[in-house]
Amino acid sequence: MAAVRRPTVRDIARHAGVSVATVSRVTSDDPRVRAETRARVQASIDAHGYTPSSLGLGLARRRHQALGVVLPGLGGPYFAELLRGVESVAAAHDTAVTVLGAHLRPDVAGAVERLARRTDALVVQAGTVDDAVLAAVADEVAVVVLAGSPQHPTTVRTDGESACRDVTAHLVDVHGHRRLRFVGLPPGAPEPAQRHRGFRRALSERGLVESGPPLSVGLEAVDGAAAARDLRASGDVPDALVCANDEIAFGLLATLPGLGYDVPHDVAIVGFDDNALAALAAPRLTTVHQPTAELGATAARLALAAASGEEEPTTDHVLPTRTVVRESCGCSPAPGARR
Amino acid sequence: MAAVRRPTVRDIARHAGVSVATVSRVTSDDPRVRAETRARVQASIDAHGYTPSSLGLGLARRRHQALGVVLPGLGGPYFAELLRGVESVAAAHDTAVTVLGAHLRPDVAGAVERLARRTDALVVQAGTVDDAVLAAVADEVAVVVLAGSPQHPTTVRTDGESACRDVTAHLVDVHGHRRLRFVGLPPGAPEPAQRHRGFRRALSERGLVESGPPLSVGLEAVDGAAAARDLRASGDVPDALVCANDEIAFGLLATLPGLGYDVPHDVAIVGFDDNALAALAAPRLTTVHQPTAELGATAARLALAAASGEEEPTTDHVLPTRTVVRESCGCSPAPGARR
DNA sequence: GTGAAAGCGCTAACAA
DNA sequence: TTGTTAGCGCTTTCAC
Repeated sequence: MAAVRRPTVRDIARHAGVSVATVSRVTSDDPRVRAETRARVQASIDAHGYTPSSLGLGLARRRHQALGVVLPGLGGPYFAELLRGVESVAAAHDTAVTVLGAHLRPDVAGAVERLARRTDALVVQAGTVDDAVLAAVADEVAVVVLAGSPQHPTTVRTDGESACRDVTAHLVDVHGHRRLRFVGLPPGAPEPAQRHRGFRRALSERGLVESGPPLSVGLEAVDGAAAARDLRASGDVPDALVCANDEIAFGLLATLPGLGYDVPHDVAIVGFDDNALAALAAPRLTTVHQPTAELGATAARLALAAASGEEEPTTDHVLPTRTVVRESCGCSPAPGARR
Repeated sequence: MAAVRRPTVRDIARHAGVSVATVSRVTSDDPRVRAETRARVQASIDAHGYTPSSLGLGLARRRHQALGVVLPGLGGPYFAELLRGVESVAAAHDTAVTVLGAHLRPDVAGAVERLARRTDALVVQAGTVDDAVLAAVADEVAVVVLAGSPQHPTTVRTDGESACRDVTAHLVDVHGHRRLRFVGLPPGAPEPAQRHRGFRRALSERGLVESGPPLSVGLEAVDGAAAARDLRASGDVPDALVCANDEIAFGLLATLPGLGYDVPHDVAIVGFDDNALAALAAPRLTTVHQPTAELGATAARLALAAASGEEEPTTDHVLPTRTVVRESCGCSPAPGARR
């Protein structure tokens, strides 16, 4: 802990025999300083190990040099990957990343408001915070909503509905499944809802309806495992299960065989996200690839741009997805696929 | 983005007909304000939607109200869980959490130094930052090292060596395995190294040696998958594999069957961490349970305490672990274990 | 090219 | 109980 007081501009100024203004010019790379003076100042800076206080600097410049990220939880491969994307662009902008796990907080609204007050921009996962709070906060900081809907000003997302429509279509058209169910639909989360819509659209386009309500409300592997048990208990296992994300699919994949159901023979399974484990599962998971880190990076980029006044018009950025066919849907291993 | 200037103490003071000091007293819950005055000030505060600037406040109080967390990457269940622990404590202290993914950064040392300058305390995963940097930074902020070794002042960890010694012993003593290998030993990471030591200790105590060098250097599921392929290629699959963490074990679990090796019949596998998927894998993973969130929470608690001057003596906090026997080691399902 | 001085928004002695 | 007044550490006009 700090025993010695950190040197300030004034210390350096005195030591170098210049004014604080000059020191400030040196630390902020202002060109109008004579090379000789600059060298002398720099020497003092080095000698004292001086670095500007972020608080003083922030106050004077009215800038926090920080980006806030609000996610439901901090767990799971999806959000980790998202955060990675955010971090990479933040690092490039010399900006700190401050995180907030919304689902861990008793008072999300308050926490977000406080976060807004110590950052220049916010990247918020849709469904974690009331839109009213978001709106209130939006005139203090730039806000970019991940997976947001049209009512949000700036959004970054993928088209989960079409993507999920496509994998579902694969299940019906290629494998001839007729009895399909959706797994994972937590209330208030827009992305699973979107995917569920795509699922139903694919079915109705083919004259089918979902053969039962969505199973399970969570988005984690344990929820998939629970869904598997419920299914067995109900005695009614459908032809195929379309999951809101890969983790749920892993839970199913890990549990169904022990319950006596072979995947994909007895029941086909598809996921969503294409996380690192998808290609490792047994059978390998057919899923929708999302550019997860890209989503985070794009959001961060937009947020930071908006924060530095590049007041761009309201925009909706849709990143591309792609169906990745492996074996959990019933397809045979592609020739050359490593196992 | 901010169109209107945010109100300041002075605005509120003027509007409420009091001095800035009184406003400050109200916002910081100072008791020496008459109830009546307080009410009037509070009314102005509410009317203007005033909230103290964190920058001004921080500068005056010389406190950031922020905690920095340095982890290798932000990915994976382990670090997510750790972060969850940190967040919960930080939230209780009304403190923001600023994260840094060390392995994503080209200039870790610089990044950590900058982070130190905008936080009151740092929780650092051992092996992510040079000890020299840590030492340099330690007289600016409180530093707590996760999984650190004795040369660090304050550390929070589990006894990975003993824990790994114990699971390894189980494999040898209960299942009679003699040819065992360790998987996952990235250079510079102290925890896997510790576990590897425990592994070797268990063996040597029983007159055995590891039947080959540690496999794979990564700590992720893909690394386990790669290790499985290497093993097959070498044609020499041992009796049992002891993994540095659960993720590696999942990679093995997912890949070995496809290669023609049954787990645990042909090869036993044990992991480390006991993450959420461990009880879901097929077969369920025998592993060492770590109180991961607790580790983060404890570290955060210590860091914050140190930051608020409770200059406690150098301490080494060791949290308990426990071997969780499931079926991947070859044991039969415990009666009553849900599958 | 350099310096003096006025803030940025807040807290904390000290006085009253 | 309340107000006055220095700062906290930095940037940034505006003179020189």
